[in-house]
Amino acid sequence: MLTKKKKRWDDIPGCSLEAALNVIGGKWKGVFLFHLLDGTMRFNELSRLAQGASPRLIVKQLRELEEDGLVNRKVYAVVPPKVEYSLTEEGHSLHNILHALSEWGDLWVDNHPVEPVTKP
Amino acid sequence: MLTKKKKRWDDIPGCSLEAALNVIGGKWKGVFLFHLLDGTMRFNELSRLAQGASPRLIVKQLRELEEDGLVNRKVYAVVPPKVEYSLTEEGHSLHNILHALSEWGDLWVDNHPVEPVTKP
DNA sequence: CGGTATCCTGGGAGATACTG
DNA sequence: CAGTATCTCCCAGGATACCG
Repeated sequence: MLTKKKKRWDDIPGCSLEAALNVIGGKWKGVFLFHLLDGTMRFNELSRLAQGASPRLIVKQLRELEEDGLVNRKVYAVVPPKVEYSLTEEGHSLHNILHALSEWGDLWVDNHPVEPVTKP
Repeated sequence: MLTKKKKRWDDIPGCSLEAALNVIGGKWKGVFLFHLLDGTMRFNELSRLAQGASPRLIVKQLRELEEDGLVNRKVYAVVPPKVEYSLTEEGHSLHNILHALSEWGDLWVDNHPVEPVTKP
């Protein structure tokens, strides 16, 4: 039997905001969740969203989202293999937050242009 | 003269959501921002929020928030020293998001009780 | 009081190769 | 197609000590 790993936010007792950020704050989790709002996606589609990320990381992020109850993983017993990812109801409950974050980030990026690295 | 560091989200072009998460996603940033919504706080007060964190980290998080335009740092030329942190307007624009995250996290934590580590 | 200055470590993430 | 399996590197974050 499996020995359950401690949750990643165990050491932040009582802080629900930190818990939320830990759940959605992984490198690509926000992106995945956001795009999954529009419907199910396959592994390769998600990979394309995470340009340059190795499969290892993509799998890890998806597995954590699954463990945390935000994402469903449905495996079809066909060949070639087919796996579909979709949001659980809990995942969909992030809809407003994800859109708010996206809009806020949009404004923020506009107001904070990336300055070209100044020559010494 | 200073050579500007590349922004931490330089390698995630076009993704405003990731930008947002990078800005508010530091270890204690969410907590600091959330509590600063209620008014200015001094360094020591913020330290107390981040139980167990070393000053080095607290300073770093605050400096990054400052750099990112979310937090003001006001130094009073008195003795003993007094420094007050407060939110900029941009920081306050996170009000709804921070509260939404906090509430969502609250629910999530309720639905995902930390299971005691199962004995092998 | 509000920080610096050092030193150090864990694990998050990258790169590459292989497989059912 | 949808992943494992290794190996490695880097740096966010921790620990401790000291300072104006």
